[in-house]
Amino acid sequence: MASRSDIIEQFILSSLASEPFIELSRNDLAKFFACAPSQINYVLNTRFTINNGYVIESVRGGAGFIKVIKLANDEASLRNLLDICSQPLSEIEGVQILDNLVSRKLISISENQVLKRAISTKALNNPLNMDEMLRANILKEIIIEVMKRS
Amino acid sequence: MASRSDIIEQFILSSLASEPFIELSRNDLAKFFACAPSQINYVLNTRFTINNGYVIESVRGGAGFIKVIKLANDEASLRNLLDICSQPLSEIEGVQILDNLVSRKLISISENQVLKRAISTKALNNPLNMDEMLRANILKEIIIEVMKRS
DNA sequence: AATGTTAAAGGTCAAAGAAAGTCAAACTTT
DNA sequence: AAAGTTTGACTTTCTTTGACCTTTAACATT
Repeated sequence: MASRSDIIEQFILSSLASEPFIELSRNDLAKFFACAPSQINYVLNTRFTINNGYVIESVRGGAGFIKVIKLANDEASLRNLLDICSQPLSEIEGVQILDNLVSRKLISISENQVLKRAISTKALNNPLNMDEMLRANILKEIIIEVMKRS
Repeated sequence: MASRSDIIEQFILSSLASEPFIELSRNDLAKFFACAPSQINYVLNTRFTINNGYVIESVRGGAGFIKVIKLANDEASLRNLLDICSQPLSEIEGVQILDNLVSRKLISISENQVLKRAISTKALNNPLNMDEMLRANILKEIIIEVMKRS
C-alpha cells in the first residue's frame, strides 16, 4: 500500500529523472497532494537525505522555494570521506582530505588554496579547543557541496 | 522565482556594470517597478551594503536623488573588508562579503559555492555560540589568501 | 538680498503578507 | 507495541506596504 508520502516521493523522483535539480513550492505541492505543507518536509527529510543522494536548499518568505538537488557525485568513496568528517580532524588530516578532492578533480587548485586557509588552525582558533571538530564540520559541508558538482 | 526585490537588484546591478556609480530617483524607480518607494530602500539596505562593496549617498528635497557607488577594487578597500572581519559576522554578512569578493573577481563562482558552505551556520555550529567570531576569522584568512592573487 | 513658505524629494519603522521550518500529538500500518 | 505517517499550531525568515518624519531646492514676499 503506497502512502501519500510514497506518492509525493515518486512525484519528486520523476521530476528529477530528467533534471539534476528541481525547485518546488511547498504550499503548491501540498495543495496538489491535499496534504499539510509540513508533510512535504516529512517526505524530504525521510527520503531525500544526503545518504539517499540528495541535498535540500530552501528560501523562506515571499518568492520562497525548496530546491531538491540530486548529487552528481554520489560514490561510496565520497560517502566514506563524509563519514571520516564525523570525527575531529587535525590540520594535516584536513589538508589531506582537500588534496584528495583535488586529485579527484572535484575542487580546483585555487579552491584548495582558499579552503586550506578556511580550515587552518589559525582560522579556527577558539577558546574551547573545538578547532578539530569545527574543521571536520566544515569539510563535511564542503564535501556535500562538491558532491553536487557533475 | 525571483521576488520584485531581486528584480530591482538586478536592474541596479546591470546599471552599475559599466559605470562606477549611478544616480537614481527613488520615486521614479518605484513607479517603474510598481512598488512602494520604501521598497527601494529595502533593496539598497539588504543588497547594496558596505559588505557587498557599495556605498549609498542621497540628497533629499526638490531634485533629490540616490547615488549608488560601487567601491573600487583597490588595496585600501580590501583592507577595509579585512577590518570588517575583526568583528563577529552573521551568515548573511559573511555571504555578502564572499559575493563582494566574486564581484571583485578575486574568487570564482565555484570558490564562492564551497566557501559559503564553509562559513555556514551549519558548518560552524558549536556549543559556545562562537560561530560569528569563527566566521569572521575564516573570512579574514580567506581575504589574506586572495590578496596574494592579482 | 534676506527671509519665509511650500512642495518635492528621500528616510524610518512597524505592521501586514507570504513563504518555509519545527515539533509534538494523533493517527495508521506493520 | 513499534514504526511510519499525517496534521496543525506555532515559529522564523524574507518581502511588501503605508503612515509619518526630515530635508532641501524653488519660489514668493518683503
